Amino acid sequence: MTAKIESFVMHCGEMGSRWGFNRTVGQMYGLLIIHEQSLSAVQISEALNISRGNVSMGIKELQSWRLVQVQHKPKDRKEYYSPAGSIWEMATRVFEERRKREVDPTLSLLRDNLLDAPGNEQEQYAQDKMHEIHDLLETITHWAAELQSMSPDKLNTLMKLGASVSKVIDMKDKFLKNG
Amino acid sequence: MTAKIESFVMHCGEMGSRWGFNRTVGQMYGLLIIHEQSLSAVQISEALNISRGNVSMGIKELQSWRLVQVQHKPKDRKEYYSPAGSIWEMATRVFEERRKREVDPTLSLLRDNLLDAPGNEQEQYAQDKMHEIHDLLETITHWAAELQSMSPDKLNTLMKLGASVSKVIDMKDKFLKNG
DNA sequence: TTAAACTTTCAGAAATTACTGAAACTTCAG
DNA sequence: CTGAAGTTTCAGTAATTTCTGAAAGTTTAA
Repeated sequence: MTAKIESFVMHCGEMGSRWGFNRTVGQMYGLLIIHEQSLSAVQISEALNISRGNVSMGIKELQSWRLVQVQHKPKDRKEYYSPAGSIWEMATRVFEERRKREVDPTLSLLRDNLLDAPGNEQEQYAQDKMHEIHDLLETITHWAAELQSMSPDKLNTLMKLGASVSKVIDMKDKFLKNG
Repeated sequence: MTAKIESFVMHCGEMGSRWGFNRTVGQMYGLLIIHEQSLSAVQISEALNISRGNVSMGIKELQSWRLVQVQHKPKDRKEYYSPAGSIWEMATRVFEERRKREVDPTLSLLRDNLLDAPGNEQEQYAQDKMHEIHDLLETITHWAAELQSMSPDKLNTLMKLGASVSKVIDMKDKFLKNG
């Protein structure tokens, strides 16, 4: 590993826990991304100086995020790993998985709590707040899904046109009035 | 604390680490959000059964996220805490702080690495990937900023009109052609 | 000044999370 | 079958993170 590549891989490790996994899982994913060829478990464990067992667990974790692919080479019984999908797909998958882990459980709890009537004033206030949070999370979730369904090209084009979302919406208003 | 309120507070605790802080900080914030009156440090420590010192550290953490406010009551030397801003502001602050912690350091590392020329083919491939990631993160960052600058009302109205982002963009195209 | 009422800090303990390495398991060619 | 070449599991250990509580620090009223 050259210094530049190593700095990237190590950075992925440090950021790992902030992105939702742990250090070695972050390193593993970083390594798979910047390495052109797919890698075997032993190669990964040697490159990162971690145990074979840890690699196995890490791969499992990355698979649960739908971020790695397994490949087989002819005449070779080993499994080779590479990132699943494009960079854009990787981003949408991380988003989606994080939504599942960070938002969905909360939405479900809020829905449950909103079902039965508040018992007193304190609970009324609490429910009002929960309602606000619930509605906001739903809105954000929907918007995220919309953006994810667009190609990065479309997003980029739009950005480069200098069209902020607000401007587009204003245009829409204009269009609806004029047309 | 009624059962309903407690379930919310405990949930915030469980989710805390997924949202970027730890259990007690999550509980503290949950408590402040659903509690109408602002609370003193001692009240928080009693409500959550945690030490006074831990409350102090937790408040500091929440302040670093710009999520709590300090108040003073007349004839009372204690500090009283309450959530800073509306639910929408709370969401944008969490987003923004997470961006600072989760994305900005990576963007900066990528920029640094992209400055000098690749030394060999392997590094060329790595740099191409880094470039892709860099551009994507920038696009996402910009979009997030755009959405954050909108009021939740505006977002909601748009959602309820059934206008998906794609549709809006199509409208924009139409508008540009027709008008 | 003083001291009461409060807040912050931080060393060490407790709790949690991650990692290792050896054993168990799986697969497949011969 | 057998055993070689691989993968997975998991108990125990290591590392990290969080929490406590006592001591130090701050503020203010008198």
